[in-house]
Amino acid sequence: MATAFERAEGANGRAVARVLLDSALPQLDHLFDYSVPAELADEVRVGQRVRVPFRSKDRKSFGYIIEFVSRSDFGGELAPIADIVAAVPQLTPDVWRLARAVADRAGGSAGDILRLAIPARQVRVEKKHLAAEAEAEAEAETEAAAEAEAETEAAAETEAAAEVEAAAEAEAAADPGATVEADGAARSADPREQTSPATAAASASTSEEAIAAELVTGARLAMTPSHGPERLHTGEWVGGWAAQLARIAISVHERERSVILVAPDYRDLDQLRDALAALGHPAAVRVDSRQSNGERYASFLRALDGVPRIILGNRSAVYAPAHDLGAILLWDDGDPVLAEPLTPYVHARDSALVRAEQSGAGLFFSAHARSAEVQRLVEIGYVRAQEHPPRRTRIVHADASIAPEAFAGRVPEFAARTIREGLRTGPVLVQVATPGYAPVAVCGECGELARCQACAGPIGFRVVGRASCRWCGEYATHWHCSTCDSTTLVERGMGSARTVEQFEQQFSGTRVILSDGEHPRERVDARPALVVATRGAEPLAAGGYRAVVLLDAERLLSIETLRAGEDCLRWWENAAALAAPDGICLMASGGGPVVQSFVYGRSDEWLRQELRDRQSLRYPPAVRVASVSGGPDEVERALRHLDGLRGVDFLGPTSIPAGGAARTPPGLVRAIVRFDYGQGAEVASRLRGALVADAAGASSRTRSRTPGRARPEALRLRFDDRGVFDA
DNA sequence: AGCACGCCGACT
DNA sequence: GTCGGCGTGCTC
Repeated sequence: MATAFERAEGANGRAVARVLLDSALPQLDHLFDYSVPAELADEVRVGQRVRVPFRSKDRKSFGYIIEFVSRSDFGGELAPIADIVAAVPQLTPDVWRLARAVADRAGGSAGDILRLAIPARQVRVEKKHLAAEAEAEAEAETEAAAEAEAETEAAAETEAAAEVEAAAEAEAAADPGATVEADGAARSADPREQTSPATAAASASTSEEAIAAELVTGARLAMTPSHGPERLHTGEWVGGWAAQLARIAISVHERERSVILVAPDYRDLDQLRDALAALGHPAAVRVDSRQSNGERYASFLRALDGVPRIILGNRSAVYAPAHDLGAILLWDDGDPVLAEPLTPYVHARDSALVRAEQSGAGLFFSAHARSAEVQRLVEIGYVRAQEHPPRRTRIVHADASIAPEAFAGRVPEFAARTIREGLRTGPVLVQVATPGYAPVAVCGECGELARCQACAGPIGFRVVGRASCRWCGEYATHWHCSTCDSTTLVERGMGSARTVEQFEQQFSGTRVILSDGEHPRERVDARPALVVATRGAEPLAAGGYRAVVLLDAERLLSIETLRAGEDCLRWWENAAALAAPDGICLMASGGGPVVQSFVYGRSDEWLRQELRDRQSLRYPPAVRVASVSGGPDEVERALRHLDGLRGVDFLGPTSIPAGGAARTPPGLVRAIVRFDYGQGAEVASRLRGALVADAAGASSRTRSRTPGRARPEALRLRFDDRGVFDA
């Protein structure tokens, strides 16, 4: 097997290297030409990290070699590459092409994407990896030689093997940490090891093999996995979705193709890891934010080997240097954690779409609740949705307002009966809206959510008995309801900690387990217990929950975001999926179209209607959006760049309130640009042009006013931010 | 970001 | 004539 260095393209006599510099400056986001000095001519490779002179002769900047050309279009004299930082070419042509396209689409710099794609180099880790690679190669050669000369002296073989072993031992003695690392890398570097007998035996069901077969031809599919957990042959329990994705991933991998498997958080990743391991795939490469930098770089180097791999990770795994990518599998793409919080804020779903398109790899969206974005892709025929609905937990609805019953404690009596019934044989899950004790205020007369008079934020009871705004802190001393004019505030719903206390009274003698964002619990056993969890933090129960009770529906739905309905469906479906096959899911309150669609399993119809509504209102994802913010002059200049474009309109500019969590300085404005998908490239490139012009013209203006500090009125772009319409 | 270049007003 | 202010634009 050739090393990454050997596979990467060299200069081959071409005198000019084109380099992408590390820089946050938008005006530097293009390739710069450098000459290749004679002493480096044999060493340089496409994708290598290099140091080059920049700005002045003795100032150096870092960058990546993107390509070699025979001559430059640059008018001036080329400076020579100063050093090669690492011989290993870290940037593969695939990943470069992806970073460029993704950045262009989002009005950002390719360098910003590369920061997500390539972990910081660690020399120690790299040395270990290269040593292991060399050792594996030597071993392979030894074996090959031994096979070829099987007829001749048998003793020679033994001797050669002993030599290799002795060398390995000497090395391990020199660096104790190397043994584990080298062993792991060497094993997984050998493709024959990847298809272990266990893999074949426990391999995919025929439908999953059929999915894999389609994916490697570039199919794009959206599927809803069956509800319920699945027992692995190791005895461990994982969500059925995780077992299914693992089988598909393995089946793609058996076709000698790489797979990228992306999940929102580490709890999901752990389930996928367990499922892969149980199916004979412990060697999957994992990249996630919980790893140390060394671990991330080690994983990165393994992905870089010229061998098909299963790469498992969170959102940045979509940028992994996969060899011969066969499919990208995305779990629960509606989870907001898949949206990258760093500029240019690209959602993993979008990067995956671009990557699949560029590479011809398959794309697989799996989720218990489909996102509006995937729904759109299905409706335009870009993604094919599964036809047959899978097995779903039995769901019943007990709306307290339809059949009012006395609240004995935290839950209506009907729900309490369901809980007691379930507790006789196993664990019961209760999903609540918020952690801690924080209840929210509603009007005592009409039940409408109370809003702050100052900023329209929700009113809570952070200080016991004193209602104040959750956003601005203003006390609600002179509050009156905007709907019915009443002045009485009452608490509605309550957090998980408070619920636990109440349950301990209401169901005395029962084990009560709390799992919330701060103290998440991954798993609970099959013994009876009342598990109280905030949405998204529900533990997996061995064998599944006897009952899943969903509280606080009206409170979750009263979250005023564009995607409240979608989010609720996702939270509820994911919780319902944790029930045992013969368990039950109880929607304990609430009403209206979202609750109805969930209870009757018609969320696809609701989603279709939702998307139609957004189409007529020009809301995402029916159209794309970009927010343009900065000083009033800067924003106005930027919007002028969009003059004359069809299918583009904008809201605002409106002033951004100063202060807040982001400590926004006063005087800034924001406009929201809406545009059809077909105009995306043009809008992005024009707004990017405005950004470059602003940054270029700015340096002088800045210096004269506030030297050194970042210019607050600088133009800022953010594409496809679903939060822009939320309060 | 920093640094060079250049165009216009004040100087030996 | 020439020095140097700072606004403008480039950085291979």
